[in-house]
Amino acid sequence: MRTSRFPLFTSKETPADAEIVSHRLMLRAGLIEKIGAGLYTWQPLGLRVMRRVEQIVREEMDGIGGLEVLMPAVQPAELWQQSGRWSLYGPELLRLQDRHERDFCIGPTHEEVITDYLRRELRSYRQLPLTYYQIQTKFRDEIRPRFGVMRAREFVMKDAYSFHLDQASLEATYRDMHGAYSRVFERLDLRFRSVGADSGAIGGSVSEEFMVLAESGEDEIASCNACDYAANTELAASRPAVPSAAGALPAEERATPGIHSVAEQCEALGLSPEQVVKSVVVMADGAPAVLFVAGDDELNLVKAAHALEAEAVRLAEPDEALAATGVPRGFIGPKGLPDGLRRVVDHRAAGLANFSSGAGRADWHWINLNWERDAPLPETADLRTVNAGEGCPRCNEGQLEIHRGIEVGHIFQLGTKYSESMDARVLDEDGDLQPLIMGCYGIGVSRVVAAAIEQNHDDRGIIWPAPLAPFDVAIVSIGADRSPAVAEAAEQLYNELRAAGLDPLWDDRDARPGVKFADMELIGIPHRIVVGDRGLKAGTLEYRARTADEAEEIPVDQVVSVLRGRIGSPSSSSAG
RNA sequence: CGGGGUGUAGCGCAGUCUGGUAGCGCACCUGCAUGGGGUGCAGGUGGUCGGCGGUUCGAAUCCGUCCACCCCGACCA
Repeated sequence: MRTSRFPLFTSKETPADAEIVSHRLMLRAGLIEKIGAGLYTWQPLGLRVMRRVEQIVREEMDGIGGLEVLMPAVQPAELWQQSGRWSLYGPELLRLQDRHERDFCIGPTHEEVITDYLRRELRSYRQLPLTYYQIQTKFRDEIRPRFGVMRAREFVMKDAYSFHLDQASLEATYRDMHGAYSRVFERLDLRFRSVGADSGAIGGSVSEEFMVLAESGEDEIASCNACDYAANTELAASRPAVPSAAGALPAEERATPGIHSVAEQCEALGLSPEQVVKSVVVMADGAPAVLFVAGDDELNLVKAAHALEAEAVRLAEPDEALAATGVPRGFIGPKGLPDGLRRVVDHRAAGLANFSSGAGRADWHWINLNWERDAPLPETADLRTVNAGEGCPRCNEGQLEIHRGIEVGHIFQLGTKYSESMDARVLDEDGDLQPLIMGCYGIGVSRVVAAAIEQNHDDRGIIWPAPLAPFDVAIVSIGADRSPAVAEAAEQLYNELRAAGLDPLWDDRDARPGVKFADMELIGIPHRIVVGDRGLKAGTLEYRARTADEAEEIPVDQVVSVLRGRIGSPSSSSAG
């Protein structure tokens, strides 16, 4: 391709509302163009990159026997009503009506459609197992789209679904899928980890996320520095703390007018936060519950949802908390709560002795409380978010490290959630009707492009890992309009590179050299050949890798073979 | 949804407080020079000042309303 026929639409200006580097660079390099909140046009340059991601994903899906399909973006409400998600899915689900006032949604995911497909078409258990996948545009009406295509409303996703007669078959495909995902991200040259994850709104039990490691990531992952334990901090556990062995002291009630926060409580009573049990009122599927965690711990709402066996848990509003407990916020504690109010205590908070907490009436706190002696110990559960440096829950040797990551893939063992609610069943070999056992597996294709930039850039722009690059090599001709020798040499190189099976971008614009260099670096082409009079006189062309500090002179007749070697070799493709 | 902020040329912004009919940089076009790291000089093109309504002799500016976009929202439990 020649830049004279492939406008780059790059920009020197840094867009005002782009907060993270991938967003800025995608706009500046002319990969995407915003047309509304969370809505982007993929320009030709950006689409080339996304297509390369898609191709690798497609090859790996095909490689484990996946069958590509394409399902409709617009889905009838009826299917979602059958699965129960029409009412469970919140405002993220974009709903609309057609001219007949029938309800539809724009698919944020396709479990319902694929399950409907299989229940219609599947004839016999002998056809199982089956895996289908598609690469398609999804829509989720995010509360706050941000970070460009990283959290867009409309985005491209590869979603796959597998169907099985038994759990063992599901687990085999799940392992295959884990392998395929690992190969995808390895081939993309990304640093990533797979981590244990919460299943969230999709449902099911076992799930793992694939996280591209990046400081700008919206997720936190905890991983062990000694073994291979890794999990999203939404559900990561740590080695239990040793319960306090301190002898019980006499409980005392202290006046604490106007004291609300743990910090204020500690200062007023001369305590440190780990001597405090804080009491959090939450609403679990609309029903109040009180949760107790140590003063220096953070309540983890995902864990709370598991402990309370609720679909959704949120913090109670002040009026809800007051209505549920009869106690003003800040003074709630294990004593003085209404009977029948659900309560759960975190393991660590349950192990505290002589702790302080709200007195259950305004302006008073207790100190030296002990479970059982002063208040019955509620059911215990893991409710806290782990911190860096805590012991690994698996190996008893390592310590947890906390990293940030960008979720680019998520695989789930769904089980029968959709097949049972949607009545997708098949006769087994004994003639018994069995619900299909399902798995589902997603890759955020458009997000991968942004994640790759987060990991591979410098102050000049993008540095594409070779497998993602929109072009393999940039040819920069200098002064071609004044030097027939340059024009001829550039044209010849361009043709030879194409004949060699490479995809070159020839910057044949009549522009200053600096402009061309800056653009080629901004858009991140991994290799660059400069064709100029200076080198031609010496019979050489200048070669420079995007990651290299220095250029090197290569004899004209060796350039093609040198490039073929470097573009093909792993060492030249691992950028940054 | 709550709080805050911003809408002025393709992009980034000033002008708004104190009303008088719109400006700067980049980009773009033309000419000349330059020609291996975003070049220089000169001359140009381009704006319903987010929409609607109001106040006023006069509104980008004041008032009302609507819209769009951006940022922040448990850890007072």
